[in-house]
Parts: sequence; structure tokens; C-alpha cells
Amino acid sequence: MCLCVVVIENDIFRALADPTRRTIFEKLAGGGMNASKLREGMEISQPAMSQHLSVLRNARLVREERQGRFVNYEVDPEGLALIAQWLAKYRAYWPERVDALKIMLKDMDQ
Amino acid sequence: MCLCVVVIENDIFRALADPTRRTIFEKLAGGGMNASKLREGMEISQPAMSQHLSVLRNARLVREERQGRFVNYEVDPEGLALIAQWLAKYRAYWPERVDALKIMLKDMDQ
DNA sequence: GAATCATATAAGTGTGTGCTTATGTGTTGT
DNA sequence: ACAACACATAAGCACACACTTATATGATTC
Repeated sequence: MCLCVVVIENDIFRALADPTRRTIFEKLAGGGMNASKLREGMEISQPAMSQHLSVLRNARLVREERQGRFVNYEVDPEGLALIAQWLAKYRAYWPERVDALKIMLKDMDQ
Repeated sequence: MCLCVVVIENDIFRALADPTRRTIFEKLAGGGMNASKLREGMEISQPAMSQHLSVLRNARLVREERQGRFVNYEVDPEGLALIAQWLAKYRAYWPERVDALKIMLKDMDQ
């Protein structure tokens, strides 16, 4: 595995280690939106949100798109793919508890 | 989702956020072994290893089994299943980059 | 039962992380 | 041009984290 992937892998897991960032990511998974809208109902300062988004962006979990003076954020599949790739390395250990995985597979395999 | 899963989810991502712990986990994925053997070729102190294993154990990523005065460690599929479960929530975003996932699926679906 | 070995825990320390307040940058509207 | 707005960055601070050394626990061997 090349160095760059390992480095990003590190960024990904570190990004997801924070519960606030996981919440932000989950929110974005429901549909892209700008930073202000993300803050709604979250009790988080504007700089804090900006910093979290920066971390998620560096981890390829989120990507941005300028739209006028707003910046629209959305889930970046790249990061998720890298997690899946990491997880795939350990598939030998999956069969012991496949309930969640079965669902995952059924939805993918069409 | 129940609180306990969220808490463990947090433990999992925090555990994997450390590169040394990911290395330990990867080593164990190659086959269970005791803490002393894990240290071989790793340049890590005995207490540090013990602490890392404790974190991985709390995250359900690793489980222990006393064998005399040794403690054998091995991958706990529980943690991996929880990651897969977390990842499954975002499967809507997978199709955009499925190369790694395709492999994952092919190996599972038998 | 005393010495030894494998591992765990305790306490202390330097560094990283997530927050804060303050300010900078870039865009829209008047 | 300038005010208002959305967001980013800078600097500082409290706390978490990964390490260290020292010591404790628990199991084997002599």
C-alpha cells in the first residue's frame, strides 16, 4: 500500500474519532448543505464548524463547492471507499457476525 | 440507535485513530498472539503495548484469552461488524467508487 | 515459598486536539 | 465604494492522549 493512502487513512480515522464531526458527516449524508445550515440546532460556534469541516475535507470525507458567498458541503465518497477498503482487508473475520453485513450486501448486489 | 452502540462506536474510531494501534490490530488479523510476541519488531515498551491492547479491547476490536501466564490476543469480529454497520448507513454514496467494494462483495457473497 | 516471567496499573510529562475570541478574506447588494 | 454576510484563519487555553518509569498482580518453575 502506498504512503499517501496510509496518511489519508490516518486522517480519516482521526477525523471520525470526534463525535461532533461524525454528527456533521451524518447530517451531510442526508443531503449537502452550507456551513451555516449545518450549524442549525447544533450549538457550535462558526469557527469550530469551519475547523471541523476542514478536518473532514482533508480526510476526503467531505468536499466543498463554492456557490456565491456560500460554500456547499457534501459527502465525498472517496473517504468512505477508503474505509471500505480498510475494512475489506479483514473480511476473514466477518462471517462470525454478518447480520449487518447481509443487509449491506443485499442492497449493493443488484 | 441505542446509546451503548454510539458509545462503543466512539471507542472504535478513537481506538483506530492511532497508527500504532492500527498496526497492532493488523498484526493480530494475521493470527492471534500474546503481547510479548506482538512487541517483536515494533519498538514499543511493554506498558505502552498493554495500554494499547486495553484500548482496542474496550473498543471490541480485540479480545483476550488467558493461557497460563500469557494472554493471547485476537481480533474480535464484533468491532469490525460495528464499523461495517456504521459504513452501511452511507451506502447511498458508495456507487460512485465501487472498485474496492466490488472485491469486498464478491468475497462475501457465496 | 522464593524467584522469575508475562502482563497490568499508577503517576507523571510533553504533545496534540478542540474550543474560544479576534480578525482576515471573499462575495453580494445597495 | 461600502456595508453586510458567509466563511476561513490566527492565537491562546484547557483538556485528552500516548508515552515514560516505577510498581503491582498473577501464574509458572525450581
